[in-house]
Amino acid sequence: MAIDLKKIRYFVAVFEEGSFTRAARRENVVQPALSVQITQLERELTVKLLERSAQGVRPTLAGERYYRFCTELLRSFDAATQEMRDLSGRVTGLVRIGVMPSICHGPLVGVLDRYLTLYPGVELRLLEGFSGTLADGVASGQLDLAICNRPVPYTQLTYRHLVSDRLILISGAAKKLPRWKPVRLDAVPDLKLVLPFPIHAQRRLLDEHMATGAIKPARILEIDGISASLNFVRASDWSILLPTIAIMNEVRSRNLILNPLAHPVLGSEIYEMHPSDTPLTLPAQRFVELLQEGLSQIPDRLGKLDRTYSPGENAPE
Amino acid sequence: MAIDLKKIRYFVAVFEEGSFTRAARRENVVQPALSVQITQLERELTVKLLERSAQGVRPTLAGERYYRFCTELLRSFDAATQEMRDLSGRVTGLVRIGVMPSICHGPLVGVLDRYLTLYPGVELRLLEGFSGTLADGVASGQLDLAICNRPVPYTQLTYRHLVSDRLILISGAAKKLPRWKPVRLDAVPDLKLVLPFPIHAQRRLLDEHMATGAIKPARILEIDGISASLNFVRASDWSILLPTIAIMNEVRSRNLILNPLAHPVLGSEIYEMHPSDTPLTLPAQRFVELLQEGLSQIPDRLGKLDRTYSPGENAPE
DNA sequence: TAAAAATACTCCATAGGTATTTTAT
DNA sequence: ATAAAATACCTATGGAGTATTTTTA
Repeated sequence: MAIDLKKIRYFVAVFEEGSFTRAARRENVVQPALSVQITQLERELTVKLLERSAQGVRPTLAGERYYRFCTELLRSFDAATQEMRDLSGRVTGLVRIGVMPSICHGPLVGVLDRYLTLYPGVELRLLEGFSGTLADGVASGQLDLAICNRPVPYTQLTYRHLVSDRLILISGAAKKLPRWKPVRLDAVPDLKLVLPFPIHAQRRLLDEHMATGAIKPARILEIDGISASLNFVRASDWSILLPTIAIMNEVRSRNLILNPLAHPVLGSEIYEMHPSDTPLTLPAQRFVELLQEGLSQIPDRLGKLDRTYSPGENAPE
Repeated sequence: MAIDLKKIRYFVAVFEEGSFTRAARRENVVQPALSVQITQLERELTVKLLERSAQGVRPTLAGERYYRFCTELLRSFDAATQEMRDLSGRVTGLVRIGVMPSICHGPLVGVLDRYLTLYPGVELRLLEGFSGTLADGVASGQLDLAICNRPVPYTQLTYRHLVSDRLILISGAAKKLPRWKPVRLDAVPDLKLVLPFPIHAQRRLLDEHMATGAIKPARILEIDGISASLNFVRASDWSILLPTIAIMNEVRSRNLILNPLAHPVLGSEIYEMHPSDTPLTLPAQRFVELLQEGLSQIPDRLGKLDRTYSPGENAPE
C-alpha cells in the first residue's frame, strides 16, 4: 500500500523501458505485478505518472519529475548501503566494473579468479568495453569503476594511473620475423596490419603515426575484437599491434611471433576511473589492488623473456 | 528481507527513542517486530548499528552515520511525495503546522474549521507553541510551517509578514475601567499585570517598557498560558496585555474590559515562517491563505466596535 | 486484430502479533 | 530481580502469479 523502494524501483524500470511488459522482464516479475504497483503509486501520489497506450507508456510531466527524484534517491540509497558494508571491514556488496578489452583478454582472467575466491561475499558485475563506453557508464552511475585508457576528459570523473604498458607487434608464424627481436615498424617488409575501428583512441594514435610515415602498412584490415583479430593473425602472415598485457596468456604460443617496437615506441597507459564525488567502495578498491598487482608483474616477465630466450623459442615451459 | 523504507523508518525510531520498546510504541507496532527488522537491517548492511543493553540501545559509529543518511533520505522522500501530490492540483497530503498561542486562542478556531471542510484530503498536524519552539521545529524539519512573531533570525528560515496587530489591555470586570476607552498604561491606577514567562520575546518587550517607566504595574503575576491567564483575569481585577486577535472570540464578553493602548503603542507582528530551501507545500499555502483572510478581518471588526459602541457595552449581539 | 495494459482470482511469503526466553545490571 | 531485547511460533495481509478481459492504434 504505502510507497516503498520496491515501488520506486518498479517505476524507474517502467519509465526507462517505456513499457510495463519489458520492465517486468527486467525486474524478473510478471506484468500485472507492475501494473498494480504503479497504479498504487499513482494513487498514493494522487497524480498520473505515465500515459498508457497500446505502444507502451510515456511519462507525464509529473512522471518525468518523479523519475529524476527516484533515480537520485536510489543512487544515494545504494551508495549509503555500500558505505555501511564497507564500514564493517568485510569486503561485501555489489561492485560494477568496466574493463577494456586488452585487459579482459590478458591479465583479467587470473585476477578475476583470485578476486572471487578471496572475497566470496562480493557480487561482481563486469562489463567489457572501450574507454568511451566505460566513461559513459561510470559517469551515469551504471559502473562503480572502470579500467581503461585515459579518454576524453569527463570533468566529473577521477582518473588514477595504474601502469604504463607498450604496444608490441604480434604476427602469425607465417610471417617470418625473428622472434623477440625489436623491430622498426617502417622497416618491416610487407607489413599487413589488423587495426581496430577508427572510433577507438588507440586507432587514432596509430593513424597519426601512419600519417607521419612511422608506420607504413602494405595492407590494412579492420577487425574490432581482440579474440577475432588474434585468431586471424595466428593463422596468417598478418600482424597486429597490441599492449603487451593483452597477450600475456599467449606468450608461450609458438604460432605467434612477438616483436617489441624499436620505433616508434607506442605507449599504452592504463587508468582506473571513477566518479569524483564518490570514493571507491571497498570491493572496488580491492579489485584495483589485485589488478595492479597482476599488471605490475607483466613487464618483468616480458622483459625477462626478452633477455633470456633466443629466436625460435618464445618462452620456457 | 531487502532494505525498504519501513526498515529505515524503524531504525530512525529506535535511534531517536534509544529503545526498541519506546520506538515500537511510537511506530504502533510491537517490540519484537522492530527487533527482527533491525536485526535484518544489520545483516543486510553487515554492520552493527546499535549496541543493546538492559537500559536500551546506543548507536555505534556506523549507526550514527547511517542515521544521518536515513533522516536525509526520509526527508527528501517526503518532500518529493508532497511535491507530486501538489502537482495534481488537489490539496492533499500531510501538513504539519506550528501556531503561536494567541492565534490558537483567537482566529485559529474558525480557520481550522473552514480549512478542514474545504480540504478533506489533508491530514493536519498542529502544534501550539512559542516562537522559539516553532522555529526549532521548522528548522529541524518537524514542521512544514509556523505562524509566529519574528524570532531570533535563523538563517535557513524564510519569514513572510502576514499582518500587524496591536496589544490591547484586557482587564476583569472588577477593574472599573471605562470600556473601549484608549488608555495610557502609565496612567492606569493600581495596574496588576499578568505576564508570560521571561523566555518569551513578547515578555522581553514588556520588560523594556517597564524599565523605561512606560508601563508601571503595581503588581506582577507570571502565568504562562493564555487560557489560564484570561480565566484568571476574567474573575479578578487583574489585567493582561495580549494581541487583539487573541481575544477576538471574547470581544462580546461582558466580564472582560478591553482598552486599546494610547501609550505605549505595542505592536505584534505576525509572520509565516518556513525552511528557505523548501517552498510551501500546497496544503500549507492554502492554510496561510485562509489564516490571512481570517486575520485581516480582525482589525476591521475591532475598529468598528471601537467607534460604534459606547461604554457599558462591548459589542452587539 | 494484434499489441499492451488492466482486472479478477488464487497462493504464498513475510511482516507483525503472542508467548516466552535470554541477558545484563 | 527487573527491565529490556531476542527467540519461537502463529496468523494474516499484501505482493506476485495465472488466466482473462479491456483498450487503442
